Amino acid sequence: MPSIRRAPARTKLLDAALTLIRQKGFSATSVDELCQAAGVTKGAFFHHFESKEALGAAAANHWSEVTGAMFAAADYHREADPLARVLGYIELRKSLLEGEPAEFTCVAGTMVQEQFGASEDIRTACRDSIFGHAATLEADISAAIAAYGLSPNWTAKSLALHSQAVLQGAFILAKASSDRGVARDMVDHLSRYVRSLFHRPPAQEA
Amino acid sequence: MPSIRRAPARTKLLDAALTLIRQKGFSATSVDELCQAAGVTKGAFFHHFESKEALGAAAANHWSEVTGAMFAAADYHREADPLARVLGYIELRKSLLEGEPAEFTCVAGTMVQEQFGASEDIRTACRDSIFGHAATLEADISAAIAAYGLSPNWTAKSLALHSQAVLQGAFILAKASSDRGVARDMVDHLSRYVRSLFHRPPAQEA
DNA sequence: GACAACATACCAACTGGTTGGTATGTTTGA
DNA sequence: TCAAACATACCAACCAGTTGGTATGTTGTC
Repeated sequence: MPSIRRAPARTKLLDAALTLIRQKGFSATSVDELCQAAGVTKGAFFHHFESKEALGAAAANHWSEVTGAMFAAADYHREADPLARVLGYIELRKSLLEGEPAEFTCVAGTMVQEQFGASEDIRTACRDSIFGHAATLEADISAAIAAYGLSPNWTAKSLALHSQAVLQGAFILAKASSDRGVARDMVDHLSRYVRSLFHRPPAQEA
Repeated sequence: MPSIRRAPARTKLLDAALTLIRQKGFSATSVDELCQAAGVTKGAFFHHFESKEALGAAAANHWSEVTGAMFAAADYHREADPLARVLGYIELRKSLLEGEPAEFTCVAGTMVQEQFGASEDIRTACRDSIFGHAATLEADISAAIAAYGLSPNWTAKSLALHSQAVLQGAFILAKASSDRGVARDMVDHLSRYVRSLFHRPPAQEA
C-alpha cells in the first residue's frame, strides 16, 4: 500500500495511461510518453510496474474503479421503478457523449480491441471491466422483468451486455465519423428497444 | 491497376495486412512482419506504399472491396420482401460469427479504434468502409418502411448505422470474453429490435 | 529512545534490439 | 531499351527494459 500524500507516481502513471490510451491506443503509447505525461521517470515506472503490459492491466483495473465509483454515485439508482433505473442509466450514458471521442470513449473497449491476442492479463482485466459494469445493470433488468411480469426468451444478462455492445459500437462510429451525434442516435435506438421489450413505447411513437 | 497474374506484391501485402491488423492491430504490426507474411521484401513495400500509414488506408479500402463483393453476392438480396432482406442480412452476419475473433471481426472497426486520432487518411478510409457498408443496408430499410406503411421517428440511415454499432460492439465483447456466443446473443437482440420496429415479433415471443 | 537493518520510492544514464524509412542495386516484361 | 517491379543493404531514431545509485521511511532490538 503506497503512502497517500502527494499523489504517488503509480497513481499519476495510471491516470496518464487512461488519457493516453484513449487518445492513441495502447501500442502507440510509449513508456517514455507515459512517464512524461505523468511527470515521473522511467525508473519510477518500472519500480511500480514490471512491464508495459502490467501497466496496461493495472490501467484497466484503475478504469473499473474510477468509472465504477462514478456510476455508483449516479442519480438513476434512486428511481423506485427498476425499468426507470435501466432507462435512466441509458439516458446518463447518452448525456456523457460530450466533447471529443477521446474524452467519452471506453478505455477497456479500446485496449481489448487491440490487445486481446497479445496479452491475457490485459484481456481479462478489460473483460472484467466491461462485464463487471454490465452486471450492475443486469440486476436492475432482472428486477424490471419481475416487476413487469415478463417471461422473456432473452436473459437479463444478455440485454445488459447488449447495452454495452451498442455503446462500444457507438464509440467506434463516433471515432470513425468524428461526430458524436451518430453515437447519440445509437443510444436512442437502444432506449427504444428496451422500452419495446417492456411494452412501454413512448407516446409519440408510430 | 497492377497486373493480375502471379499475385503482385501489392495485393499480397494488402491481404497480409487484413490478417495481421485483425490479429494484432495496426500499430503493433510492423512493416517487417507485413513483408514476411506477404513473402516480399521491404523494397517492394515502399515501392507500392509511400508509408506504413498509406498502407493502412489502402488496406481499409481493400477491405471495403473484399467485403463489398462478398455481401453483394449474398443470397438475402433475392428476398422479395425488403424487411426479409434486412432480417436476412442480420442472419447472415450472425452466421459469419465462426472461428476465432481475428477471423470474423472488422478490419475497419479495429483500425479506426486505434488510429482515429493519428491519421486522417486511415480514419476516413475506415469511415467510408463502415458507413458505405451501412448505406447498402439503408436502401432495404427504406424500402421496408415504405412497404410496411411506417412513419417512424427514426431514420433508415440511423437504423442501418445502429446495426453496424451492434456488430462492432459484439466484436469487442467477443474479443474481451473469447466467446463468440456472446456476439451471437447481441445479433439476436438486434434482430428482435428490427422485427419489433416493423411490428413483426416472432411467434414464440412473450 | 537510539541505532542498525531493511524496505520503499524514485532517478539519470545506458543498452541491445526494433522501428519506419532510404539508397542503391538487379530483374522482368513489353 | 526502358520503366516498372522488385531485392539488398543499410541507417538514425526510438523502443521497452536494466543498471547502479540516492533519499526517505519503517521496523526490530537492546
